[in-house]
Amino acid sequence: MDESPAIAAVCIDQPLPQLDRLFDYLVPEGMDVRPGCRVRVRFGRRKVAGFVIAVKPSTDFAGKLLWISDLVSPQPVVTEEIAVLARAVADRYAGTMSDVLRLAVPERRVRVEAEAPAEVLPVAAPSSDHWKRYIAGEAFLRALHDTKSPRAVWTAVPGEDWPARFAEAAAATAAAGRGAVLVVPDQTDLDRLDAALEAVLGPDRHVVLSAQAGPTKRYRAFLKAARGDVRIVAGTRAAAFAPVPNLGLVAIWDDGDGSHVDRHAPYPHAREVLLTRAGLAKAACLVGAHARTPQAQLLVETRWAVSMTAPRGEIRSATPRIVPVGDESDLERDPSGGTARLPTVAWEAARAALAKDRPVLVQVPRRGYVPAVSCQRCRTRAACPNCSGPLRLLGPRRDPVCGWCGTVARDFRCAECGSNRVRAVVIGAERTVEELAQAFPDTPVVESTGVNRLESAPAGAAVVVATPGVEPAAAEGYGAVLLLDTWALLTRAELTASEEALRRWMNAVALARPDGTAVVVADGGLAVVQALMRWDPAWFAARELEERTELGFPPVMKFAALTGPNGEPEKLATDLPHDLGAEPIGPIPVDEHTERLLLRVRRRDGAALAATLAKATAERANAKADPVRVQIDPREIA
DNA sequence: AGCACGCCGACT
DNA sequence: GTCGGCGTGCTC
Repeated sequence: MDESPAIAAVCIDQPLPQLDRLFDYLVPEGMDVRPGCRVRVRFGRRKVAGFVIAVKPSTDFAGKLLWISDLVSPQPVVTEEIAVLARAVADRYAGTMSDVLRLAVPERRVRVEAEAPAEVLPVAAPSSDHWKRYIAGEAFLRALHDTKSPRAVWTAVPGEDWPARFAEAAAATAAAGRGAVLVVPDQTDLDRLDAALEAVLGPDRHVVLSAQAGPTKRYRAFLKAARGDVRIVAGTRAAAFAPVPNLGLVAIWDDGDGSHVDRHAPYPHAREVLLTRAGLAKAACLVGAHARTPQAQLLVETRWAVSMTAPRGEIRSATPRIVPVGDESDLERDPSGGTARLPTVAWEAARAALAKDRPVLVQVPRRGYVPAVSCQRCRTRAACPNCSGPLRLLGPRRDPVCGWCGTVARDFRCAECGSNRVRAVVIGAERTVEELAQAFPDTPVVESTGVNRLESAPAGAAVVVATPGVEPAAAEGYGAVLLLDTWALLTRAELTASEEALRRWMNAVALARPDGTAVVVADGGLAVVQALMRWDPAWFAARELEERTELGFPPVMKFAALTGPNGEPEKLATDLPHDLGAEPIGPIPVDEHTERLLLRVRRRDGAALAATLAKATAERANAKADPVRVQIDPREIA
């Protein structure tokens, strides 16, 4: 009889790049160590936590193995699929597997593990009727049900009940015995998706995975997925790693939303995690949104996925009338149209909707009262006399207040011309509410911004002033949607300014009734406004992608940002192998001691760049060199 | 990260 | 003779 103990390959919970590999340990006789479970092991002098990634009969390690110190729990929490995924995501982002697993596996809650597993409930095949509006939509659902793995970039028409469509896709997948992972940007979208899943699947067929619910509920949902008690997981970005057995479908809604980027190292984007996962697990993939990102468009153009859109006629009948209005002189407009805040066309659209007892949505880019002011006379930005921060107004006839240090600038003097008067640069949601309340005295005017987000629009005639991303849905749709101060979105310096503007506008206009009106206060000659008017985000994304390709920007070119003490990022860059062809851009100073250098390579060299940077980082850490932080797909250029 | 090993200057 | 500087390398 063979008495030799089993060997466990353990991923140590340590973020150090030079320790980003598996370490073998002996499994003590009788210890119930399974792949994916949590253990504690001696590592160097200390005892550390780790995940057992594999259990095997032998080791390649020539030295003397230590025994696993403790089995934390026999409950497997890292499935083989997730282990492979975590490794792939770490490699893609030049990060460590343990960092990725920290995102993927929620904190343990002992009592939750003791709960009895539930019975897996069957899921009936859903109706695919609503998918018929889209070219190849029904075929997509049928393919899911036939356990094939179709991949689609889906452009939803305005008013589309996308949570229901996601639920149907998940149901078609689960009815065929496979699992689905659905990722949405935020809790509000998740609540909607949760309700749609409940309606389509029936109770207890899915779980919701988000940090919002708190660690106990989160771990319970996670374990239900890991144990196969449910086949369908819906959640926010970290749910992209949900351990669903026999994965058949991954789906992401509105992949352009910045919330999909994790804020912990190595900062993976949920879309990239899911695409990687779909590739590894040979699962189907659905990238859905009203708008379309250049990254999604690239999936279409490389034929990795098909473009799933509605026919023109279907789009026309679902889309409100969209009218552009040139933004001539926003703050000095003739107020005879009702309000200085609204151009006449916008005001009339609002009035017509209210007359029909329908709500009106007004999107403004900034919250607050007057979030930025400048000198009345010379228009120089008004800066805090104390810290040079931006001054803002918190209410009518109030002194300017600094947005950074809170200093009240009671005796404001322009640094350039000495004038003591200020004028608004941007008008915030709060002041917009104030002005519209005067313009529509018999109508409730409410605000939905940031933390004070409104769950749903009031029924009947009402004006809702909202900032992008927190527009409440209206039961029957808005009679009018007004997009104000669009210049504030369009003049941002970010590479993604137009794309982001279109995404925000489309998400707002999608809340309008098909017989309603949307007014965009912007130059109708701009491509981004044209894309909105024609409801053709694919056209705009293709254009955007082409432009970025010409300029050598992402996603066709791959970027990494190196941040570290002056000189070090450059040193690291020059030490890279020349055949990688990494082109340095910069460096630019971050502060007195720190600089940031961008590296650019061809897309197909992205993996090699990440691998090389990970190796270089590990070597530097070993040599105790000053740390240089590496970030793949940095936000400032993504 | 910690912590060992290791090879050269000034101290009990 | 030896205490200790921190360079180099390893951690199953």
